[in-house]
Amino acid sequence: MSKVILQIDGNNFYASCEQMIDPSIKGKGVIVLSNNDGCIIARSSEARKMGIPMGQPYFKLKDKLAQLNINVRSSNYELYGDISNRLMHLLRKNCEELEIYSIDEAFGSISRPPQKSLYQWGKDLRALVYQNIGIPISIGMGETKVLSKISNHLAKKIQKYSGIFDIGIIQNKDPYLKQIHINQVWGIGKRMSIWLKNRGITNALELKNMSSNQIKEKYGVVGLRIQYELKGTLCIPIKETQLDRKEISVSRSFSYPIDSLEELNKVIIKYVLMASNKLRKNNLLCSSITVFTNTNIYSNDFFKSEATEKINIPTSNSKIMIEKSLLLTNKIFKPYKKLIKAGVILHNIQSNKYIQKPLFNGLGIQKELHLERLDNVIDNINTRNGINTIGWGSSVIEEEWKTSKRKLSNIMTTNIENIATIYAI
DNA sequence: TCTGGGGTCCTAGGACCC
DNA sequence: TCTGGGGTCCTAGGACCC
Repeated sequence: MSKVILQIDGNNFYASCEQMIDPSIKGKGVIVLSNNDGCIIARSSEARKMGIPMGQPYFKLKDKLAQLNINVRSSNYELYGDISNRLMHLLRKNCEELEIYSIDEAFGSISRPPQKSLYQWGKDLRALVYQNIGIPISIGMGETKVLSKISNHLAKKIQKYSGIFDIGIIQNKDPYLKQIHINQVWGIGKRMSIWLKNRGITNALELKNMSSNQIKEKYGVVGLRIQYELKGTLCIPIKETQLDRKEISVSRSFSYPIDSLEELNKVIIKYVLMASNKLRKNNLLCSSITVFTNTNIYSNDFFKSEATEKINIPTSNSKIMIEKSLLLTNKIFKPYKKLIKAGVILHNIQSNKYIQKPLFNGLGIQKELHLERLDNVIDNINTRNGINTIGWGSSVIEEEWKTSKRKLSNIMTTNIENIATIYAI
């Protein structure tokens, strides 16, 4: 028995979720937009076949989409998150190991009986998921994560494999590796693929066979690991237990540019509240906070700025974090810059369970308890009545500020208000 | 007019120490 | 022309991922 690495993902996940809850768009062109309805982040296979590209700004394709009768949806992360949980739960029951890698993707492992293909096993799993969750998945299998990714790619690309491919059972993998373009290899991004192409490396096979020294010199262990994995040596293990999160961030693009410190402060307070709420929900504390902002990245005078402040006593308290973040906005703000995005990142995350409280933190125990209770009260009210019911000072955001989501679908799986009504006649 | 958001890992270089 | 050699820890920034 040998261990096979699995790579499983939901096909066109966001678009499939939308089709699943709305049968009227099944088998039709569907695209999903990023926050702010900015650009296209998912397409149904029908939309792809009609030539709709990924990652393109929505405004450029609006007319074409209408012409082709393609259904447009704003991203509905609450829905996708819920479907994802159900999917992962089912996968976990059917694999020996499982690592949840992203909202729509997991790595897993399973033992292979000598010389035996796992095609039928994959086929059964695929059917089970479709029956229970209503989402089509693809399954790639191989000796390593990089190879299983390639398998998954082939499973999608070549019709006759019908969503399942196992490169691990194939002795001479070279003809398959040759089909994989260099920037389709997992771990090879924009920069590395340019560097490789300049050296005549254009596909996975050529990368596998190139000089290891050359890779190591330029990209160190990171590059070397990818090459070893292509050769079939496992270097990137399955991580079953979710390691503790290292950072939490909240950032958004605005629906129109801002250029005053006052406005920047407003949004930052808003984002700090969202981030500190995430901390409290997960019983976490942070001890360092970064605030950043930038102008339009596509403009000629692109400007970005960021600053970080330490927090001496690890905290999840809104008031303390807001005070720190306002020091930071003062540092990063520059007049006459048309800012279109800002965000906060919390670092040095730790659990609040084993926190050693210093004897003298300058607050006093009564004051500290008071702040904690205040956060609890605000969290409770907002959970019950919607995220923006109560906020801090100037954090209440005017309507036109909000990122726009004009084409949002219902959340019938998590929100009772959205459950479909069935009338008996 | 309008181009996402949230993460991880690695490394180079500075600060500090003996 | 010369300026010690190493080790550790921290941080900013780059590159990548979905």
